[in-house]
Amino acid sequence: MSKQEKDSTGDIFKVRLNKLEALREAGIDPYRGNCEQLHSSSEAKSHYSEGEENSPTVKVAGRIVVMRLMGKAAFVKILDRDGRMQLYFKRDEVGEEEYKFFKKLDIGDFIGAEGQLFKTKTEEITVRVKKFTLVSKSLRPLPEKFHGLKDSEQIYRQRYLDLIGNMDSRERFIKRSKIISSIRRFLDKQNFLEVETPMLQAEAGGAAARPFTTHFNALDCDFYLRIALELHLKRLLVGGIDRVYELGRIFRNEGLSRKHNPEFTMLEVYQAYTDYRGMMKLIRDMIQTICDEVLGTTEIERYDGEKIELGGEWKEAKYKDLVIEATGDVDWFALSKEEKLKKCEELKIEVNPALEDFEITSNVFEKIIEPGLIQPTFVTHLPKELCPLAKITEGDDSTIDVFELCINGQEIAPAYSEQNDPLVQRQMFEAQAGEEVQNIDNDFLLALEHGMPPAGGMGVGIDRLVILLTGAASIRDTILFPSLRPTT
RNA sequence: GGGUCGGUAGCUCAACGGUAGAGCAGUGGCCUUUUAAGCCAUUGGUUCAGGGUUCGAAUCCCUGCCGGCCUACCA
Repeated sequence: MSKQEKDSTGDIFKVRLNKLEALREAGIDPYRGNCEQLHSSSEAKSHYSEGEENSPTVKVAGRIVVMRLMGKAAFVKILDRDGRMQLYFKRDEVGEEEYKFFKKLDIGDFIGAEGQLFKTKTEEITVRVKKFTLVSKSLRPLPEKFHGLKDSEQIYRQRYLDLIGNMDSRERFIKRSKIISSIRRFLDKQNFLEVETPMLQAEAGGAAARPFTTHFNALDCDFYLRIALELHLKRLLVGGIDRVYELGRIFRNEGLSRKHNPEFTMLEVYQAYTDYRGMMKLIRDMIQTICDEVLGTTEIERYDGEKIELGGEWKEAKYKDLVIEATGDVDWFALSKEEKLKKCEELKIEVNPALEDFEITSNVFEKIIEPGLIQPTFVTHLPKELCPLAKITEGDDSTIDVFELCINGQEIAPAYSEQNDPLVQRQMFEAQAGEEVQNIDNDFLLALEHGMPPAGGMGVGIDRLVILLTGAASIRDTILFPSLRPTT
Protein backbone atom coordinates (compact mmCIF):
# COMPACT_ATOMS: atom_id res chain seq x y z
CA MET A 1 0.00 0.00 0.00
CA SER A 2 1.33 3.45 -0.85
CA LYS A 3 1.42 6.25 1.68
CA GLN A 4 -1.37 8.04 -0.14
CA GLU A 5 -3.66 5.03 0.14
CA LYS A 6 -2.85 4.57 3.83
CA ASP A 7 -3.67 8.20 4.49
CA SER A 8 -7.01 7.82 2.80
CA THR A 9 -7.99 5.03 5.20
CA GLY A 10 -8.39 7.63 7.91
CA ASP A 11 -6.86 5.33 10.45
CA ILE A 12 -5.14 7.70 12.83
CA PHE A 13 -2.58 5.18 14.01
CA LYS A 14 -1.43 4.44 10.46
CA VAL A 15 -1.29 8.13 9.59
CA ARG A 16 0.92 8.73 12.62
CA LEU A 17 3.17 5.81 11.77
CA ASN A 18 3.66 7.37 8.37
CA LYS A 19 4.51 10.69 9.98
CA LEU A 20 7.04 8.93 12.18
CA GLU A 21 8.58 7.25 9.17
CA ALA A 22 8.77 10.57 7.35
CA LEU A 23 10.51 12.14 10.35
CA ARG A 24 13.06 9.37 10.43
CA GLU A 25 13.67 9.74 6.71
CA ALA A 26 14.38 13.40 7.39
CA GLY A 27 16.93 12.36 10.01
CA ILE A 28 14.80 13.03 13.09
CA ASP A 29 14.09 10.26 15.59
CA PRO A 30 11.62 11.71 18.09
CA TYR A 31 12.37 8.97 20.59
CA ARG A 32 16.07 9.87 20.70
CA GLY A 33 15.67 13.56 21.39
CA ASN A 34 15.36 15.25 24.76
CA CYS A 35 15.09 18.72 26.20
CA GLU A 36 15.62 20.61 29.42
CA GLN A 37 12.61 21.29 31.61
CA LEU A 38 13.92 24.26 33.55
CA HIS A 39 10.45 25.31 34.66
CA SER A 40 7.17 23.56 35.28
CA SER A 41 4.14 25.37 33.95
CA SER A 42 3.33 26.99 37.29
CA GLU A 43 6.98 27.87 37.98
CA ALA A 44 7.15 29.52 34.57
CA LYS A 45 3.97 31.47 35.21
CA SER A 46 5.30 32.68 38.56
CA HIS A 47 8.29 34.21 36.74
CA TYR A 48 6.10 36.53 34.74
CA SER A 49 6.39 40.20 35.53
CA GLU A 50 4.33 42.96 33.95
CA GLY A 51 5.60 44.12 30.60
CA GLU A 52 7.08 41.57 28.28
CA GLU A 53 10.49 43.20 28.13
CA ASN A 54 10.82 42.45 31.88
CA SER A 55 9.86 38.83 31.59
CA PRO A 56 12.58 36.22 31.56
CA THR A 57 13.04 33.39 29.12
CA VAL A 58 11.61 30.10 30.35
CA LYS A 59 12.18 26.52 29.30
CA VAL A 60 9.11 24.33 29.60
CA ALA A 61 8.21 20.84 28.42
CA GLY A 62 5.11 18.73 28.21
CA ARG A 63 2.50 17.00 26.11
CA ILE A 64 0.54 18.96 23.52
CA VAL A 65 -3.12 18.77 24.50
CA VAL A 66 -4.65 21.62 22.50
CA MET A 67 -3.61 23.04 19.12
CA ARG A 68 -5.15 26.08 17.50
CA LEU A 69 -3.52 26.83 14.17
CA MET A 70 -4.26 30.17 12.52
CA GLY A 71 -2.24 30.20 9.35
CA LYS A 72 1.05 31.81 10.20
CA ALA A 73 0.64 31.69 13.98
CA ALA A 74 -0.74 29.21 16.48
CA PHE A 75 -1.66 28.70 20.10
CA VAL A 76 -0.81 25.40 21.74
CA LYS A 77 -1.42 24.11 25.25
CA ILE A 78 0.95 21.67 26.87
CA LEU A 79 0.33 19.59 29.97
CA ASP A 80 3.02 18.97 32.58
CA ARG A 81 3.01 17.91 36.23
CA ASP A 82 1.58 21.22 37.36
CA GLY A 83 -1.10 21.52 34.72
CA ARG A 84 -1.54 23.35 31.45
CA MET A 85 0.45 26.16 29.93
CA GLN A 86 -0.15 28.04 26.73
CA LEU A 87 2.52 28.47 24.07
CA TYR A 88 2.42 30.88 21.13
CA PHE A 89 4.12 29.88 17.90
CA LYS A 90 4.59 32.55 15.26
CA ARG A 91 6.20 31.89 11.90
CA ASP A 92 8.17 35.11 12.03
CA GLU A 93 9.53 34.23 15.48
CA VAL A 94 10.49 30.58 15.08
CA GLY A 95 11.52 30.76 11.42
CA GLU A 96 9.85 29.52 8.27
CA GLU A 97 11.32 26.00 8.18
CA GLU A 98 10.72 25.45 11.89
CA TYR A 99 7.15 26.64 11.59
CA LYS A 100 6.52 24.20 8.77
CA PHE A 101 7.86 21.43 11.00
CA PHE A 102 5.72 22.64 13.90
CA LYS A 103 2.57 22.40 11.80
CA LYS A 104 3.16 18.68 11.35
CA LEU A 105 3.15 18.02 15.10
CA ASP A 106 0.17 16.23 16.56
CA ILE A 107 -1.92 16.62 19.66
CA GLY A 108 -0.35 14.13 22.07
CA ASP A 109 3.27 14.78 21.10
CA PHE A 110 5.77 15.83 23.75
CA ILE A 111 7.78 18.97 23.09
CA GLY A 112 10.23 21.23 24.85
CA ALA A 113 9.96 24.96 24.21
CA GLU A 114 11.73 28.11 25.26
CA GLY A 115 10.87 31.75 24.93
CA GLN A 116 9.81 34.89 26.74
CA LEU A 117 6.60 35.19 28.70
CA PHE A 118 3.82 37.53 27.69
CA LYS A 119 0.15 38.03 28.38
CA THR A 120 -2.43 37.59 25.65
CA LYS A 121 -5.26 40.04 25.27
CA THR A 122 -7.34 37.79 27.52
CA GLU A 123 -4.61 38.00 30.19
CA GLU A 124 -3.30 34.46 29.87
CA ILE A 125 0.40 34.11 30.59
CA THR A 126 1.89 32.51 27.51
CA VAL A 127 5.34 31.53 26.22
CA ARG A 128 6.32 33.29 22.99
CA VAL A 129 8.23 30.36 21.55
CA LYS A 130 11.66 31.06 20.13
CA LYS A 131 12.95 27.49 19.97
CA PHE A 132 11.28 24.13 20.36
CA THR A 133 12.07 20.41 20.06
CA LEU A 134 9.95 17.36 19.46
CA VAL A 135 11.03 14.85 22.13
CA SER A 136 8.43 12.10 21.84
CA LYS A 137 5.79 11.22 19.29
CA SER A 138 2.28 10.04 20.09
CA LEU A 139 0.77 7.48 17.75
CA ARG A 140 -2.71 7.42 19.26
CA PRO A 141 -5.40 10.09 19.49
CA LEU A 142 -6.30 11.63 22.86
CA PRO A 143 -9.86 11.61 24.23
CA GLU A 144 -12.21 14.40 23.28
CA LYS A 145 -10.76 17.70 24.46
CA PHE A 146 -13.88 19.21 26.01
CA HIS A 147 -15.69 16.28 27.62
CA GLY A 148 -12.58 14.26 28.41
CA LEU A 149 -12.94 10.54 29.03
CA LYS A 150 -16.35 9.56 30.41
CA ASP A 151 -16.52 5.80 30.08
CA SER A 152 -15.85 4.60 33.63
CA GLU A 153 -14.28 1.34 32.55
CA GLN A 154 -11.80 3.10 30.30
CA ILE A 155 -11.12 5.68 33.01
CA TYR A 156 -9.98 2.85 35.31
CA ARG A 157 -8.21 0.70 32.75
CA GLN A 158 -6.46 3.57 30.97
CA ARG A 159 -6.01 5.94 33.88
CA TYR A 160 -3.33 7.84 31.94
CA LEU A 161 -6.02 9.06 29.55
CA ASP A 162 -8.19 10.15 32.47
CA LEU A 163 -5.24 12.07 33.92
CA ILE A 164 -4.55 13.81 30.62
CA GLY A 165 -8.14 14.75 29.90
CA ASN A 166 -9.88 15.20 33.25
CA MET A 167 -8.27 17.89 35.37
CA ASP A 168 -10.58 17.25 38.34
CA SER A 169 -9.43 13.65 38.47
CA ARG A 170 -5.79 14.72 38.13
CA GLU A 171 -6.18 17.17 41.00
CA ARG A 172 -7.89 14.58 43.17
CA PHE A 173 -4.92 12.21 42.85
CA ILE A 174 -2.43 14.97 43.51
CA LYS A 175 -4.46 15.78 46.61
CA ARG A 176 -4.30 12.14 47.68
CA SER A 177 -0.51 12.20 47.54
CA LYS A 178 -0.38 15.45 49.46
CA ILE A 179 -2.70 14.08 52.13
CA ILE A 180 -0.42 11.09 52.61
CA SER A 181 2.72 13.17 52.84
CA SER A 182 0.95 15.50 55.26
CA ILE A 183 0.11 12.51 57.46
CA ARG A 184 3.74 11.39 57.47
CA ARG A 185 4.95 14.88 58.33
CA PHE A 186 2.42 15.14 61.16
CA LEU A 187 3.39 11.82 62.74
CA ASP A 188 7.12 12.23 62.18
CA LYS A 189 7.01 15.61 63.89
CA GLN A 190 5.58 13.89 66.98
CA ASN A 191 8.38 11.36 66.97
CA PHE A 192 6.46 8.38 65.66
CA LEU A 193 8.72 5.94 63.82
CA GLU A 194 7.52 4.68 60.45
CA VAL A 195 8.20 0.97 59.95
CA GLU A 196 7.54 -1.78 57.46
CA THR A 197 6.23 -5.18 58.51
CA PRO A 198 5.60 -8.34 56.47
CA MET A 199 2.92 -8.38 53.81
CA LEU A 200 3.36 -12.12 53.36
CA GLN A 201 2.27 -13.93 56.48
CA ALA A 202 1.83 -17.54 57.51
CA GLU A 203 -1.33 -16.56 59.41
CA ALA A 204 -3.30 -13.44 58.46
CA GLY A 205 -4.38 -11.91 61.75
CA GLY A 206 -5.42 -8.65 63.36
CA ALA A 207 -8.85 -8.53 61.73
CA ALA A 208 -11.65 -10.85 60.70
CA ALA A 209 -11.49 -10.76 56.94
CA ARG A 210 -10.88 -13.39 54.29
CA PRO A 211 -7.28 -13.20 53.12
CA PHE A 212 -5.74 -13.73 49.69
CA THR A 213 -3.70 -16.91 49.50
CA THR A 214 -0.36 -17.37 47.83
CA HIS A 215 2.38 -19.96 47.83
CA PHE A 216 5.84 -19.47 49.21
CA ASN A 217 8.00 -21.70 46.98
CA ALA A 218 11.24 -21.62 48.99
CA LEU A 219 9.45 -22.70 52.16
CA ASP A 220 6.93 -24.81 50.26
CA CYS A 221 3.95 -23.62 52.25
CA ASP A 222 0.85 -21.51 51.69
CA PHE A 223 1.05 -17.92 52.79
CA TYR A 224 -1.46 -15.13 53.10
CA LEU A 225 -1.38 -11.47 52.18
CA ARG A 226 -1.82 -9.38 55.29
CA ILE A 227 -5.30 -8.18 56.27
CA ALA A 228 -4.13 -5.79 59.02
CA LEU A 229 -0.98 -4.27 60.48
CA GLU A 230 -1.88 -4.56 64.13
CA LEU A 231 -0.15 -7.67 65.44
CA HIS A 232 3.30 -6.80 64.13
CA LEU A 233 3.12 -3.19 65.27
CA LYS A 234 2.22 -4.32 68.79
CA ARG A 235 5.25 -6.61 68.77
CA LEU A 236 7.23 -3.44 68.19
CA LEU A 237 5.61 -1.82 71.23
CA VAL A 238 6.87 -4.85 73.14
CA GLY A 239 10.26 -4.20 71.58
CA GLY A 240 10.34 -0.70 73.00
CA ILE A 241 9.44 1.33 69.94
CA ASP A 242 6.77 3.15 71.85
CA ARG A 243 5.57 5.45 69.09
CA VAL A 244 5.20 3.58 65.84
CA TYR A 245 3.16 3.60 62.65
CA GLU A 246 2.90 1.89 59.33
CA LEU A 247 1.19 3.27 56.27
CA GLY A 248 0.74 0.61 53.67
CA ARG A 249 -1.34 -1.68 51.58
CA ILE A 250 -3.48 -4.42 53.05
CA PHE A 251 -5.53 -7.01 51.19
CA ARG A 252 -8.97 -8.40 51.91
CA ASN A 253 -10.47 -11.05 49.70
CA GLU A 254 -13.98 -9.71 49.84
CA GLY A 255 -16.53 -7.89 47.74
CA LEU A 256 -15.98 -4.83 45.61
CA SER A 257 -18.19 -1.82 46.04
CA ARG A 258 -18.25 1.94 45.99
CA LYS A 259 -16.66 1.78 49.45
CA HIS A 260 -14.45 -1.32 49.15
CA ASN A 261 -11.42 -2.18 47.07
CA PRO A 262 -9.73 -5.53 47.81
CA GLU A 263 -6.35 -3.87 48.22
CA PHE A 264 -6.44 -0.63 50.12
CA THR A 265 -4.20 1.61 52.15
CA MET A 266 -4.24 1.47 55.90
CA LEU A 267 -2.55 3.62 58.48
CA GLU A 268 -2.11 2.11 61.90
CA VAL A 269 -0.61 4.15 64.73
CA TYR A 270 0.37 2.95 68.19
CA GLN A 271 1.39 5.22 71.01
CA ALA A 272 2.42 3.92 74.41
CA TYR A 273 1.41 5.59 77.69
CA THR A 274 -1.88 6.87 76.35
CA ASP A 275 -5.27 5.33 75.57
CA TYR A 276 -8.19 5.69 73.20
CA ARG A 277 -8.90 9.16 74.51
CA GLY A 278 -5.38 10.19 73.54
CA MET A 279 -6.10 8.81 70.08
CA MET A 280 -9.12 11.12 69.80
CA LYS A 281 -6.91 14.14 70.06
CA LEU A 282 -4.34 12.62 67.71
CA ILE A 283 -6.80 11.87 64.90
CA ARG A 284 -8.55 15.22 65.21
CA ASP A 285 -5.25 17.10 65.17
CA MET A 286 -4.09 15.01 62.25
CA ILE A 287 -7.18 15.59 60.09
CA GLN A 288 -7.28 19.28 60.95
CA THR A 289 -3.60 19.58 60.05
CA ILE A 290 -4.33 18.00 56.67
CA CYS A 291 -7.19 20.44 56.17
CA ASP A 292 -4.81 23.25 56.91
CA GLU A 293 -1.87 22.03 54.80
CA VAL A 294 -3.63 20.47 51.84
CA LEU A 295 -7.13 21.88 51.55
CA GLY A 296 -6.86 25.31 53.11
CA THR A 297 -10.30 24.84 54.64
CA THR A 298 -12.09 22.68 57.19
CA GLU A 299 -15.32 22.71 55.23
CA ILE A 300 -15.74 19.86 52.74
CA GLU A 301 -18.33 19.69 50.02
CA ARG A 302 -19.43 16.18 49.10
CA TYR A 303 -20.17 15.03 45.57
CA ASP A 304 -23.87 15.53 46.30
CA GLY A 305 -23.43 19.06 47.62
CA GLU A 306 -23.77 18.29 51.32
CA LYS A 307 -21.29 20.15 53.55
CA ILE A 308 -19.09 18.60 56.24
CA GLU A 309 -17.40 20.77 58.89
CA LEU A 310 -14.16 19.32 60.24
CA GLY A 311 -13.04 22.27 62.36
CA GLY A 312 -13.40 22.69 66.13
CA GLU A 313 -14.40 20.01 68.64
CA TRP A 314 -16.09 16.85 67.43
CA LYS A 315 -19.22 15.21 68.75
CA GLU A 316 -19.04 12.18 71.04
CA ALA A 317 -21.79 9.62 71.46
CA LYS A 318 -22.13 6.25 73.17
CA TYR A 319 -22.93 3.33 70.89
CA LYS A 320 -25.81 2.20 73.10
CA ASP A 321 -27.39 5.64 73.21
CA LEU A 322 -27.28 5.91 69.43
CA VAL A 323 -28.88 2.50 69.02
CA ILE A 324 -31.62 3.25 71.53
CA GLU A 325 -32.29 6.59 69.91
CA ALA A 326 -32.51 5.03 66.45
CA THR A 327 -34.77 2.15 67.47
CA GLY A 328 -37.28 4.45 69.11
CA ASP A 329 -39.83 3.86 71.80
CA VAL A 330 -38.46 0.71 73.47
CA ASP A 331 -35.22 -0.17 75.27
CA TRP A 332 -33.51 -2.08 72.49
CA PHE A 333 -31.09 -3.79 74.83
CA ALA A 334 -33.91 -5.17 77.00
CA LEU A 335 -35.47 -6.92 73.97
CA SER A 336 -35.11 -10.64 73.35
CA LYS A 337 -33.48 -11.78 70.12
CA GLU A 338 -36.90 -12.49 68.58
CA GLU A 339 -38.14 -9.01 69.52
CA LYS A 340 -35.01 -7.48 68.05
CA LEU A 341 -35.56 -9.31 64.77
CA LYS A 342 -39.17 -8.11 64.70
CA LYS A 343 -38.06 -4.56 65.34
CA CYS A 344 -35.57 -4.82 62.49
CA GLU A 345 -38.39 -5.83 60.21
CA GLU A 346 -40.36 -2.75 61.30
CA LEU A 347 -37.32 -0.59 60.60
CA LYS A 348 -36.85 -2.33 57.24
CA ILE A 349 -33.40 -3.62 58.10
CA GLU A 350 -32.56 -6.92 56.45
CA VAL A 351 -31.00 -9.21 59.04
CA ASN A 352 -29.94 -12.81 58.86
CA PRO A 353 -31.87 -14.47 61.76
CA ALA A 354 -28.93 -16.83 62.38
CA LEU A 355 -26.81 -13.93 63.66
CA GLU A 356 -25.81 -13.51 67.28
CA ASP A 357 -27.52 -10.87 69.37
CA PHE A 358 -24.67 -8.36 69.21
CA GLU A 359 -24.39 -8.87 65.46
CA ILE A 360 -28.03 -7.88 65.00
CA THR A 361 -27.33 -4.71 66.95
CA SER A 362 -24.24 -4.13 64.85
CA ASN A 363 -26.41 -4.41 61.72
CA VAL A 364 -28.74 -1.76 63.07
CA PHE A 365 -25.76 0.49 63.68
CA GLU A 366 -24.22 -0.02 60.26
CA LYS A 367 -27.43 0.28 58.29
CA ILE A 368 -29.37 3.08 59.89
CA ILE A 369 -27.03 4.94 62.23
CA GLU A 370 -23.63 5.10 60.54
CA PRO A 371 -24.96 6.40 57.19
CA GLY A 372 -26.48 9.34 59.08
CA LEU A 373 -23.24 10.33 60.81
CA ILE A 374 -22.13 12.89 58.27
CA GLN A 375 -20.51 15.36 60.67
CA PRO A 376 -17.51 13.99 62.59
CA THR A 377 -18.64 11.84 65.52
CA PHE A 378 -16.68 9.68 67.95
CA VAL A 379 -18.84 6.66 68.73
CA THR A 380 -17.66 5.17 72.04
CA HIS A 381 -18.36 2.24 74.38
CA LEU A 382 -18.80 -0.43 71.72
CA PRO A 383 -19.80 -3.94 72.85
CA LYS A 384 -16.75 -6.03 73.68
CA GLU A 385 -17.61 -8.75 71.15
CA LEU A 386 -16.80 -6.35 68.32
CA CYS A 387 -13.19 -5.74 69.29
CA PRO A 388 -11.27 -8.61 70.86
CA LEU A 389 -8.01 -6.64 70.96
CA ALA A 390 -9.13 -3.78 73.21
CA LYS A 391 -9.45 -3.22 76.94
CA ILE A 392 -12.72 -3.75 78.79
CA THR A 393 -14.23 -0.52 80.15
CA GLU A 394 -13.62 -0.13 83.87
CA GLY A 395 -16.92 -0.51 85.69
CA ASP A 396 -18.78 -1.94 82.66
CA ASP A 397 -17.59 -5.31 81.46
CA SER A 398 -19.96 -5.32 78.49
CA THR A 399 -18.15 -2.56 76.62
CA ILE A 400 -14.62 -1.68 75.64
CA ASP A 401 -12.47 1.42 75.63
CA VAL A 402 -12.77 2.31 72.01
CA PHE A 403 -14.06 4.84 69.56
CA GLU A 404 -15.09 4.61 65.99
CA LEU A 405 -14.73 7.89 64.23
CA CYS A 406 -17.56 8.26 61.75
CA ILE A 407 -17.63 11.00 59.14
CA ASN A 408 -19.41 11.18 55.82
CA GLY A 409 -21.58 8.21 56.82
CA GLN A 410 -18.54 5.96 56.91
CA GLU A 411 -16.24 4.57 59.53
CA ILE A 412 -13.00 6.49 59.05
CA ALA A 413 -10.96 5.33 62.02
CA PRO A 414 -11.41 2.97 64.93
CA ALA A 415 -9.13 3.39 67.95
CA TYR A 416 -8.63 1.38 71.10
CA SER A 417 -7.07 1.27 74.47
CA GLU A 418 -5.00 -1.71 73.47
CA GLN A 419 -5.33 -4.92 75.43
CA ASN A 420 -1.99 -5.66 77.12
CA ASP A 421 -3.08 -8.33 79.57
CA PRO A 422 -1.73 -11.50 77.92
CA LEU A 423 -4.08 -13.79 79.84
CA VAL A 424 -7.22 -11.84 78.99
CA GLN A 425 -6.01 -11.55 75.41
CA ARG A 426 -5.62 -15.32 75.16
CA GLN A 427 -9.12 -15.82 76.53
CA MET A 428 -10.56 -13.39 73.99
CA PHE A 429 -8.77 -15.15 71.15
CA GLU A 430 -9.95 -18.54 72.34
CA ALA A 431 -13.54 -17.37 72.68
CA GLN A 432 -13.40 -15.89 69.19
CA ALA A 433 -11.65 -18.83 67.54
CA GLY A 434 -14.07 -21.40 68.95
CA GLU A 435 -13.27 -24.70 67.21
CA GLU A 436 -10.43 -23.25 65.18
CA VAL A 437 -7.99 -22.98 68.07
CA GLN A 438 -5.09 -23.71 65.73
CA ASN A 439 -5.63 -20.24 64.20
CA ILE A 440 -4.63 -18.44 67.39
CA ASP A 441 -1.48 -16.39 66.92
CA ASN A 442 0.62 -17.88 69.71
CA ASP A 443 3.67 -16.00 68.60
CA PHE A 444 1.84 -12.74 69.23
CA LEU A 445 0.66 -13.93 72.64
CA LEU A 446 4.24 -14.90 73.48
CA ALA A 447 5.27 -11.32 72.74
CA LEU A 448 2.49 -9.96 74.97
CA GLU A 449 3.62 -12.23 77.78
CA HIS A 450 6.94 -10.40 77.73
CA GLY A 451 5.00 -7.25 78.58
CA MET A 452 3.53 -4.52 76.39
CA PRO A 453 3.20 -0.96 77.68
CA PRO A 454 -0.28 0.52 77.94
CA ALA A 455 -1.05 2.08 74.60
CA GLY A 456 -3.61 3.70 72.42
CA GLY A 457 -3.87 2.37 68.87
CA MET A 458 -5.70 3.55 65.82
CA GLY A 459 -6.39 2.45 62.26
CA VAL A 460 -7.25 4.89 59.51
CA GLY A 461 -8.60 3.77 56.16
CA ILE A 462 -6.68 6.14 53.94
CA ASP A 463 -8.85 5.62 50.87
CA ARG A 464 -11.96 6.53 52.81
CA LEU A 465 -10.22 9.52 54.31
CA VAL A 466 -9.37 10.63 50.77
CA ILE A 467 -12.98 10.07 49.70
CA LEU A 468 -14.00 12.33 52.56
CA LEU A 469 -11.43 15.05 51.96
CA THR A 470 -11.84 15.21 48.18
CA GLY A 471 -15.61 14.77 48.09
CA ALA A 472 -15.19 11.76 45.78
CA ALA A 473 -18.21 9.65 44.94
CA SER A 474 -16.44 6.29 44.96
CA ILE A 475 -13.32 4.62 46.33
CA ARG A 476 -12.39 3.89 42.71
CA ASP A 477 -11.99 7.61 42.15
CA THR A 478 -9.28 7.71 44.82
CA ILE A 479 -7.27 4.66 43.71
CA LEU A 480 -5.28 5.13 40.51
CA PHE A 481 -5.69 1.56 39.34
CA PRO A 482 -8.65 -0.03 41.12
CA SER A 483 -9.15 -3.80 40.96
CA LEU A 484 -10.92 -4.91 37.78
CA ARG A 485 -11.49 -8.17 36.03
CA PRO A 486 -8.69 -8.69 33.51
CA THR A 487 -9.51 -8.43 29.84
CA THR A 488 -8.42 -11.43 27.84
C1' G B 1 -23.58 -14.43 44.24
C1' G B 2 -28.59 -11.70 43.18
C1' G B 3 -31.15 -7.36 41.05
C1' U B 4 -30.82 -3.38 37.72
C1' C B 5 -28.88 -0.01 33.97
C1' G B 6 -25.46 0.37 30.13
C1' G B 7 -21.70 -1.07 25.85
C1' U B 8 -23.00 2.68 18.48
C1' A B 9 -16.56 6.04 14.60
C1' G B 10 -10.22 7.19 18.34
C1' C B 11 -13.39 10.31 22.13
C1' U B 12 -18.46 12.64 23.64
C1' C B 13 -23.19 11.40 22.13
C1' A B 14 -27.81 10.85 18.53
C1' A B 15 -30.76 7.39 15.89
C1' C B 16 -35.10 2.97 19.61
C1' G B 17 -38.37 -2.08 13.87
C1' G B 18 -37.47 0.80 7.77
C1' U B 19 -30.73 3.71 3.85
C1' A B 20 -26.23 4.16 11.03
C1' G B 21 -25.62 10.35 11.99
C1' A B 22 -23.47 14.92 14.59
C1' G B 23 -19.55 17.47 17.37
C1' C B 24 -14.45 16.86 18.63
C1' A B 25 -10.05 14.26 16.84
C1' G B 26 -7.97 12.92 11.75
C1' U B 27 -6.99 14.33 6.38
C1' G B 28 -6.74 18.62 2.38
C1' G B 29 -7.31 23.91 2.07
C1' C B 30 -8.05 29.39 4.21
C1' C B 31 -6.77 32.20 8.51
C1' U B 32 -0.24 36.21 12.34
C1' U B 33 -3.54 37.03 19.98
C1' U B 34 -6.80 31.88 20.04
C1' U B 35 -9.73 30.19 24.84
C1' A B 36 -14.58 23.94 23.46
C1' A B 37 -11.05 29.36 18.09
C1' G B 38 -13.54 30.05 13.16
C1' C B 39 -14.64 28.91 7.76
C1' C B 40 -14.74 25.33 3.29
C1' A B 41 -14.10 20.27 1.83
C1' U B 42 -13.42 15.26 3.39
C1' U B 43 -11.95 10.06 5.56
C1' G B 44 -13.61 6.89 9.18
C1' G B 45 -18.55 1.60 11.59
C1' U B 46 -18.29 -6.69 12.32
C1' U B 47 -23.58 -0.81 16.37
C1' C B 48 -19.41 -5.73 22.64
C1' A B 49 -19.79 -11.27 20.91
C1' G B 50 -22.93 -15.38 19.44
C1' G B 51 -27.74 -17.24 18.53
C1' G B 52 -33.13 -16.28 17.65
C1' U B 53 -37.85 -13.52 16.00
C1' U B 54 -38.94 -10.60 11.46
C1' C B 55 -39.80 -9.16 4.54
C1' G B 56 -36.33 -6.07 7.36
C1' A B 57 -32.72 -5.69 13.84
C1' A B 58 -28.15 -0.87 16.58
C1' U B 59 -33.41 -1.12 18.05
C1' C B 60 -37.37 -6.89 20.12
C1' C B 61 -36.00 -11.96 22.64
C1' C B 62 -32.13 -15.52 24.62
C1' U B 63 -27.01 -16.66 26.06
C1' G B 64 -22.22 -14.97 27.04
C1' C B 65 -18.33 -11.04 27.99
C1' C B 66 -17.06 -6.24 30.31
C1' G B 67 -18.51 -2.14 33.30
C1' G B 68 -21.72 1.36 36.55
C1' C B 69 -25.28 1.51 40.51
C1' C B 70 -28.03 -1.18 44.35
C1' U B 71 -27.73 -5.52 47.24
C1' A B 72 -25.29 -9.75 49.53
C1' C B 73 -20.60 -11.12 51.77
C1' C B 74 -17.61 -7.89 54.90
C1' A B 75 -14.17 -5.79 62.39
